[in-house]
Amino acid sequence: MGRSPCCTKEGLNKGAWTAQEDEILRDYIKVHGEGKWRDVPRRAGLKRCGKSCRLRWLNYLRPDIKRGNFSNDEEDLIIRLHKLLGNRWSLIAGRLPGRTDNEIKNYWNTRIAKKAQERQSNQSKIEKKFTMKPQSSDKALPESRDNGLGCNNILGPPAQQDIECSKIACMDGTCGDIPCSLTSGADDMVIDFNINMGKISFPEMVDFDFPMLNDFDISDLSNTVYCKGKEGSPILDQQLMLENSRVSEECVQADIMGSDFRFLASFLESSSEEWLGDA
DNA sequence: AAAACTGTCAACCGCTTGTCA
DNA sequence: GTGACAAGCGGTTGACAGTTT
Repeated sequence: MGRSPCCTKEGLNKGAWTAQEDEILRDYIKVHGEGKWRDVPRRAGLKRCGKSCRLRWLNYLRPDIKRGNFSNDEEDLIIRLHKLLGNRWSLIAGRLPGRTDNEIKNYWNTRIAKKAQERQSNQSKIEKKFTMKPQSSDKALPESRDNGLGCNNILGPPAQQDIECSKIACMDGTCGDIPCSLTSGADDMVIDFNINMGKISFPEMVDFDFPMLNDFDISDLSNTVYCKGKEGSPILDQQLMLENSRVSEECVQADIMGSDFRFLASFLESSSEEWLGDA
């Protein structure tokens, strides 16, 4: 026997809500509060499905809904959160006060996804231009660059001196290879890799297998990035990554560099045109 | 002026998850 | 442990407005 439908659809209104229906629902929730959505239509006298009432309230009638265009900051945040979380719109919406998951999803599908697609095709062109293998020290790499992602632009982790990987900080110019590993508690997998913070060769980074790293479900708190030689010392957990994932122009926070691979890949991608321009 | 096309967004649908008896 | 139910979620649809032909 299948599940009973959330409501009988016979005799119910569908489609756009009228101003009168909005008023009835708003008044009802003002008095009775949110919840028990199945009972709402009957008790409020609405010819709507409970599910529809819930959606109308959450996406449109709630008093704290922010209206109007997305600001550049909001768009930037959406892009970065989407890199981190994927299509988990409700999680993303939770980081944008006043915005609903539906609104963000629509905004992504109609605006940002297109931009991302354009950038993706640009990236393909760039990758064709370089054929270097990752982390091959004996090969003649195209000239490494020391700007952009280099020392002067990378900020160290603030007030995290107790974390071994604070050496990633290279404000003072003492940069070097940062050996790290990504472990997945769920799958018992380990991926080792190096990030050379001193001289980042763009072709090296382009060929680095970021998609492989991104196969990890980073929403799983058991996935953590560790520094080699310091077993059990996470650079950042997922929650901290979210809290610290910010970028200002060309300044990248070094603590992110060790953990947010999608962000890093994206940053490299966005810097690629500059690199090519100099070539 | 009208038809065709395109973009946007509210709403719907089906599935999953959480809770409780 | 199991089933029923409510709530939540993300993908998709369709109406409508604006633009192009």
